[in-house]
Amino acid sequence: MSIQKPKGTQDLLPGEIEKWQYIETKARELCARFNYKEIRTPVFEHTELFQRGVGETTDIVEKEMYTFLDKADRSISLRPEGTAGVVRAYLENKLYGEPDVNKLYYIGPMFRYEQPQAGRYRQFHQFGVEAFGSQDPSIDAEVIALGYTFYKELGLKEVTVEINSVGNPAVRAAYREHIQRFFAPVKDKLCKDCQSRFDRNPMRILDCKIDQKYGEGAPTIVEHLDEECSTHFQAVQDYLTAMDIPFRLNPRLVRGLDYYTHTAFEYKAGGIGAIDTIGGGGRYNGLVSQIGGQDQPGVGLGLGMERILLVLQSQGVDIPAPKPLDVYLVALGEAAEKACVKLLHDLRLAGLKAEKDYLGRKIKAQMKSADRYNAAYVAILGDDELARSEITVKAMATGEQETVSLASFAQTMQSRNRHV
RNA sequence: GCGGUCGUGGCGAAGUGGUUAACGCAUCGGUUUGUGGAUCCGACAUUCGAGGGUUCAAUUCCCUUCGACCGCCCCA
Repeated sequence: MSIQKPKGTQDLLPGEIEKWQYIETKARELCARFNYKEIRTPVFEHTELFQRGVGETTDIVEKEMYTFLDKADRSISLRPEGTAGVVRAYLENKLYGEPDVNKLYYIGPMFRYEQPQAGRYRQFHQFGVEAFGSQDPSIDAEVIALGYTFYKELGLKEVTVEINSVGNPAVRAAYREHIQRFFAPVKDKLCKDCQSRFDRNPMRILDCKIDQKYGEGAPTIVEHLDEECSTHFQAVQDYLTAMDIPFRLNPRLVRGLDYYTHTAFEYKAGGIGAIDTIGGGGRYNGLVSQIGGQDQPGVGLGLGMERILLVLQSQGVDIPAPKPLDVYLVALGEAAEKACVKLLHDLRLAGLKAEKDYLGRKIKAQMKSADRYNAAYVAILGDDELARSEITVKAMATGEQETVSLASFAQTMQSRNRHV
């Protein structure tokens, strides 16, 4: 094998792709009920969009982006997440001019240059939603509820929702100082990453697994929320409680993207090796203006499709199997083979899932093939039948056979399969 | 970016410095001139991820490289 797929990418083959289609269909149905509309944006954007949208100090922008120059020397990046592009499209197409809150969803591939491991790929897929134009905490709660409902309806067990408030810019600036004051005495003992986080993004020290011991007793941001922030946060919790969405407060929850304000949340589940986060999101009131538009509040989430599949598999959740064949046509001899082309087409026009042999194989091999396809019926056409303008129909489950006239073949098969 | 394990036919998997690379599953053909899911018989890797080196000889030893899996950082 000379050419292989790029590292960290996957070919989704028949047998596996049905699961994807099932999940995607579920997502679309769910969004329809919650009244979110689909948006499709480019998989690549100007690099600057992500620098401004996702944040210069994030790992994503610092080291995980697929960035290249195009033929006109423009810096282009494959999208590492979904929100920035949707915000850009929202602004560029002036969707803020619409009278109602804009509720959008997307499903598609994202790209990050990382070392692959269980549940992590360089090309992966997210289902995400974004709601623009309202500060109301009921939308934060709705978005959290949407994700939770999605997991539940797919059959995931034991999904944990963790939420936190990361405040507004003023609160964060003040909190940042508290954190730095707290960690200053032990700064030299922190790990290398955290020492650089100390200046750039000290909140994330709390999230560090290595330095947990130094983080004990650290001030939490929740303690430092102002009136507006804590009212909002409390309202989100009240709404979740009212909707019976179980959640856990996690004061250390800090998302990897810089744009969040107020609500931040993650969904967690076991079964993917060392990784437990299967989705996350939050509110981003400053993001839209940061990307260059008029200020509009927003809230959204992103769920990892691969991770859903992995958790479903580890929890042994069944995904409905695709429909088997209705009819397999067996042809014996040249004349019959030719006649079968038309018969097969008629079956398909009649709405049936039908197949035949294309390899000129013997009857036994054709029967085996029909069995592999799990066909409900096999229709056998040989010289005898052809001469009489008839065809032999065999029900595979019972082995019973009957003779049907060619003229009414498609119709008969249609009614047979309707009764199954 | 760093660390660990690994890379043999469509799939799973044994193997050894040396004239023919086990076995199982799947597939194809036959046993049954026109009938599947059973049995039995037969066929199926000039080749052991790729490139280079050591050697009389390498799939087996060494180096490089690519990839997979797992972990760290971080996330979906």
